[in-house]
Amino acid sequence: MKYSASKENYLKAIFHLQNEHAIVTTNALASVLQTKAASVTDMLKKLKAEKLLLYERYKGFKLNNDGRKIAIQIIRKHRLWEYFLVEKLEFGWDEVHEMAEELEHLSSKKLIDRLDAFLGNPQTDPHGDPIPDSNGKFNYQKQVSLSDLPLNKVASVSAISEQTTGMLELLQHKNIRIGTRLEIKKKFPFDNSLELKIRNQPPVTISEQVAKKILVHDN
Amino acid sequence: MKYSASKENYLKAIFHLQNEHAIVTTNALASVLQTKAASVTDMLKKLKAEKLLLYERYKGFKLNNDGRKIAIQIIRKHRLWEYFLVEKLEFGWDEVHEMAEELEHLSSKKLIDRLDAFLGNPQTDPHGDPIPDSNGKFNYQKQVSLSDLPLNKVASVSAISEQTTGMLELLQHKNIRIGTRLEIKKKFPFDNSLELKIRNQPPVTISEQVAKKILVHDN
DNA sequence: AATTAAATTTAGGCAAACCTAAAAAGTATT
DNA sequence: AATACTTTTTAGGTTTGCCTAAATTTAATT
Repeated sequence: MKYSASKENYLKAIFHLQNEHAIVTTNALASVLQTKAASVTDMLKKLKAEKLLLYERYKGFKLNNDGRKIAIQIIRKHRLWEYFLVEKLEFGWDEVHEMAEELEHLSSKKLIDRLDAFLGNPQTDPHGDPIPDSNGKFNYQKQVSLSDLPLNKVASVSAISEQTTGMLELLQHKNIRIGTRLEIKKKFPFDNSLELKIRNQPPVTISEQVAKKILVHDN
Repeated sequence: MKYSASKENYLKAIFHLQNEHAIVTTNALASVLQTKAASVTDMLKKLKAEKLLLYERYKGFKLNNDGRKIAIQIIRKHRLWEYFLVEKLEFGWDEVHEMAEELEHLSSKKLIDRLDAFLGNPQTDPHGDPIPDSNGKFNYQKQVSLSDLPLNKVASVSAISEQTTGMLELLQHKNIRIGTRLEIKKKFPFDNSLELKIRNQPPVTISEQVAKKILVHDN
């Protein structure tokens, strides 16, 4: 029940690719893992032998149930540690990824469950991505772009889909972050800019470009 | 400046052995690392090549300054993570070692310094062992066995040198743990048992065997 | 001092995870 | 359908860290 960091990285990468593209190719996987196609083929054979994925040479591959389960646990670890780094150790959300890449390979399940409890069972990581629970269930709340939110409907910021420094700076200045509850008070059709109301704060205006990159969910 | 987990384990093990025994042997090292003497010889050559220790075949070996520095940083990480696991995640001090063995190999220095601050710069880990600071300085308080403490002198428990389940249970029952302030009220020469006074508690008696395993320091 | 015993090192191998270069299979193009 | 191009796989190597078995060096004993 213990896999090498390398295998875990393969499983995680395949999982993510599968969820974004219908077909996952050897080259695509090599590219995200910063390795060579030949190395990927090697590993695919090993993962197949360990019954973590379905694979036929030249015909593609995909995770089976066991592989998916493991991938999800790694993602859980990654996101919980990111949350810890940001909320407890006061790192910026843009500097935690690398550290979480190491932390996600720690083997103790008990440790991660205790960490989860210590953090208060957070639902999303600092980037707004959902954190699966101990059983691997994602608590998906469907996200809408802020630019599609109806007028006067309260919603919470759940993710920022473009995480550049410029975007971050802008949001910080306007006091918008993951979890911020807000509602749209006015839409200006001229440039599609929005006037927002955030609790206990004066109204702020944001441009269409920014609104499109902010994802929100009900409640 | 980045070493494999395996190399780090060698450095750490050599460091500990050096501090306890004047000479460190290949076999002793193999034994604590649960590996074979031949493997140790292999690694000694590599560590010598990387200028982390002095080594001449058949003539013994010891860490040089660079090797010692790295070993101390690993020990720092190990002990800070142990502290975190016990104080924040509420593990027992007897169950954290294995987890800390993994955590100590995380590479980010910034992470460990932030953790240190988050924990309030603790001076000792849950077993009472000193935690070196960011520069590798140990804040040693000289320890004395409780059996050597003079009568009526207040001291704090700083470490337990034998951490068996039986010992733990006994100490827990008598309300003695790391940090407990106590003084010896009476020594019985017949069996060298001691009567202790702990603040706000009725006196307790402990045997010579137990007293020898409890280390204390001034203040 | 010679022999025996113990500790250490060398020699030769193995598995994991990577690599390059070449071959094979699949896909496109004319 | 034949040729060309792209993708994937195989073949054969490398490094790290481990192993066993045999050789060498040092230490102990007679």
